Amino acid sequence: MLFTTATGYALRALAAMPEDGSYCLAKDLASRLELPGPYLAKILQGLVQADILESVRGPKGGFRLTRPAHRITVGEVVIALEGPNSMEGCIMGFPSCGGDHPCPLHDAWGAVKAQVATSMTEATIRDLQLMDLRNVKEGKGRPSDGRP
Amino acid sequence: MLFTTATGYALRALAAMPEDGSYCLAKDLASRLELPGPYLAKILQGLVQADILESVRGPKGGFRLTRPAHRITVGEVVIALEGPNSMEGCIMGFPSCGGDHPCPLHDAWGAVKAQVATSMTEATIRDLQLMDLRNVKEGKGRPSDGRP
DNA sequence: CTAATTTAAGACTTTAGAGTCCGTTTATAG
DNA sequence: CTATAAACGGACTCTAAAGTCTTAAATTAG
Repeated sequence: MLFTTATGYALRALAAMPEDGSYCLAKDLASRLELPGPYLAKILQGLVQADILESVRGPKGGFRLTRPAHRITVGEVVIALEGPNSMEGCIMGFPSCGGDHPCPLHDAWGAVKAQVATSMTEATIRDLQLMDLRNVKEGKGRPSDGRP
Repeated sequence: MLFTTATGYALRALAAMPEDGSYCLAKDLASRLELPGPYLAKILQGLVQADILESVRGPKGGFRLTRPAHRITVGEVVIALEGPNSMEGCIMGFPSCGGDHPCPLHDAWGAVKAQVATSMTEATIRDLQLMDLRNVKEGKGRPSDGRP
């Protein structure tokens, strides 16, 4: 994967948040997505500090998006968790690689980075929710939890 | 970087190998490239097992390419050190992401992977040597070691 | 007020990659 | 044959990411 597992977990959790703005629990997200609970909780707390989620403690508490899902981009989440420079540098690690001394993969990699960066700023959590829904409806995603 | 540091070191070392087929020492490569010596030596030993380098022990020994530099691709080195699946999987880590349930970055990432994969199988160690030479000639690369 | 529930915060453990160290083996030079 | 120079192999340490655990703080229900 291009991103860290924490970022992947965060995106999956955001995609699984309820669409109606109600609060949901870290514990529930973790069990639905089959992710390590305490670790996911810590990641969600980081998203609170990044102003992507807001939280309330205690019974009836939980996490929810600070904004409508279509106003939170994937890129914003990546930057919040990995910093703004996560895709910098030569793909092969050549320190001398640059505009005037490109390595053989420099142009291909540069195009790739630009493409991914653009896609990240255009894709929103809403898009992830829609994908997630598709999977659930067709029975390929998470199992329903069996409660009537 | 997309690859591990070991792969980056390997590519830089291969690019710095002498072009005339003479043996060169892990120690010398490490000092020229300013890389950790014992670690580079271990990586080079891995390349011997992958039939990319051959070695002889003892005085006058060292490492050299098993083939002309233009017959060793960057992709071959990457596969030798990271396995054949290093670029598989969803960029965001969505386990359900696939051809019929693409995540919002799936197509962009797929194009990227294809592009990089193609470039990797086309670029050879020879190409890296040429880039390296350019840098040295124009004085941007490694410093000469100062010994008279 | 008390008990229960949930996030918050931070210390702790685990794991894998990065990097070091040491003893062994193989070859060369004298 | 001996000393030296190198690769070889494995065990070891270091570091950061991944993941766990414990305690505190906030909120709700009774």
